[in-house]
Amino acid sequence: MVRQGYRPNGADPWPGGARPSCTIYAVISAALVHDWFVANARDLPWRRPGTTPWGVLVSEFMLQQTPVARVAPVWEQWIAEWPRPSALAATSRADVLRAWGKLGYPRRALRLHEAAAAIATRHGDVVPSDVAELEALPGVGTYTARAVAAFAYGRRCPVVDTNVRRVVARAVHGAGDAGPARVKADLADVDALLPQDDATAAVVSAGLMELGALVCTARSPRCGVCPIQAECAWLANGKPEYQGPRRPVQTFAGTDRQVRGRLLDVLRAADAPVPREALDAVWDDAAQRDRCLLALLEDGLAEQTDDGLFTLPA
DNA sequence: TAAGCGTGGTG
DNA sequence: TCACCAAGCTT
Repeated sequence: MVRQGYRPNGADPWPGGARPSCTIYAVISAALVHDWFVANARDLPWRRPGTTPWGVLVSEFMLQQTPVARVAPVWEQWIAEWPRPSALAATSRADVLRAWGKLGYPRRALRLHEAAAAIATRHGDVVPSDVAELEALPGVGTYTARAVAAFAYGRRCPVVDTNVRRVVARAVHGAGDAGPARVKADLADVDALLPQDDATAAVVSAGLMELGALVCTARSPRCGVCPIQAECAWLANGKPEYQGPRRPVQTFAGTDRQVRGRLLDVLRAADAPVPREALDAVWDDAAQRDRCLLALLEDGLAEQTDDGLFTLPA
């Protein structure tokens, strides 16, 4: 049941004249998403019964821009070794960075380490359930705070990640994909979809993400198996292609990110501080290499010993 | 607000 | 093959 001309919240989803030609908007049924999720949810480690809020928080940190398949084994190790925030907080940054391994964006590991310390000292070793308190933790932003409130504590709150933005852009707004993030409007869009009951709303939040991850995917959506295909405004509009601005794809080869990754790889693998020559070997451009090493030191991802060797931070 | 931050799988 | 993509956050 697709309604023409309906706009949730009265908000213009395409500010700045990027409006596509479609005119159909839709209301989608939370109950369909809920039931689909109950029947089709993946059996992910952090969804198992007995997972603590700390386990959920750790999973959310690791999942920030890193695929599920690479996170799963590392998450298992972390939870076995550090079952509480205080346990992680008592660990050296070097060990934390080694355990993070090659998940990428290692600054996340340092922020999780800092967040663990804050939870241990300021929250009695219990992950907060309040969104504002969660957002006050290092490395916890709009998405992660709400994900923890919903998935760890069963709260009714909108959880908006890249999957949900895509699902809403298509099913509700009839567009091919989501434009640039509009945090408040995105949260309001999803809030309008959620049922009132906390526990049910939390399942719907998980369901919207799962739908985006498994069915309403970026490249080739599987509309034929979608539980809300009959309500989808994008389908009703004839699946128009996305018209708005694309975020440019991040290059990697030759960038500082690649150099930092190589330098850090050396430090992670070494069981003792290494001389500068060991780092020089991984990149030819000396100026870029030095700039990146300095940046790693400033970011707290590396340290220099008194005798001039380099190592992961204590 | 836009750019920077790792890594590896894939269509 | 190689762009594109993957449960974002910070400055």
